[in-house]
Amino acid sequence: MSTELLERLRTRGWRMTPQRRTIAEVLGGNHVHLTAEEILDEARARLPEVSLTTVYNTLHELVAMGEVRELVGQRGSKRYDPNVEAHHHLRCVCCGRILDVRPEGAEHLRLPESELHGHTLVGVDIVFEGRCSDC
Amino acid sequence: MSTELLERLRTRGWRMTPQRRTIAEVLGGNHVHLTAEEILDEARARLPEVSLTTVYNTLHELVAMGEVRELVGQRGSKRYDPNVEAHHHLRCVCCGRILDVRPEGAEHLRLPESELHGHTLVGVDIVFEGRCSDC
DNA sequence: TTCGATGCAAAAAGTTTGCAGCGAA
DNA sequence: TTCGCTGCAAACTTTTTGCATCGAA
Repeated sequence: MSTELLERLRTRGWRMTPQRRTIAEVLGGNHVHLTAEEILDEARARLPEVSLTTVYNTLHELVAMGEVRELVGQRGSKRYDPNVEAHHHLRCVCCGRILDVRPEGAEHLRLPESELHGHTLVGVDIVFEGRCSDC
Repeated sequence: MSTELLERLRTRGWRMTPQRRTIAEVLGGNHVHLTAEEILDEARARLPEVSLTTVYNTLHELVAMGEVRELVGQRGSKRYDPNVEAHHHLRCVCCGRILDVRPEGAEHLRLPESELHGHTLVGVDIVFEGRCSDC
């Protein structure tokens, strides 16, 4: 089991406010893929004085820190996934629904130095594309 | 080299119109990740009577057919990538820019039957997450 | 001839921005 | 005390929808 999101953020010296803590708690306690709007709802249930702006600000920071993944959701909206380690995704090319999956052979995957183009690697997300039984 | 996009579409019995053919040609002739707007521009340069609506309609169909990949772009916009030969992506978690990369070990990757959840596999997109030198 | 594709205009959805005030460190 | 976080409202970008018409098969 990985360390709690909130704990990792404290360790990193991330500036803490009631809003940011609440948002991190919502993310950390959820293994589903939430939209910004859903995160706002959840967060407000615990702390009414949270705004959508702050949710977006916070998400952008967490994504840039590599603590949260940004996924293409069903429609235009993005979904956010805190469970960064050891799981990947299966997405229906038709309806866009996303499931978590655990592929085999992922440990052999690597990106050669020559393919890095000056980037610092933060993680990997393997996205299987399929068609669900409803589509 | 894989078969041309347009050719594959004909084989599949995809209904052909001047607009759809042009859009497919733009996609097929481009190994970059285009936004809907960019596709519209390119298509209009060849055939003025193409609308954004048709670009979206067509893209949605091609994605649902598994012929084109849908990627999260820099901002809210999505980018479209003709599903050519095995290549994958490296995305900056900070600015969202996407590069094509060729990872090693991808051939060992598989999704066990038990993880399919009734889906029919269409493809895989391996998305490496990193931070580019500008960020 | 028929049913699906097309384009327009309008609306919706989702995200970003500017700015003044507030509060964590 | 300071610098960064916050929230509101407005702007903006991107995508979707309704509907009448058109044309590929």
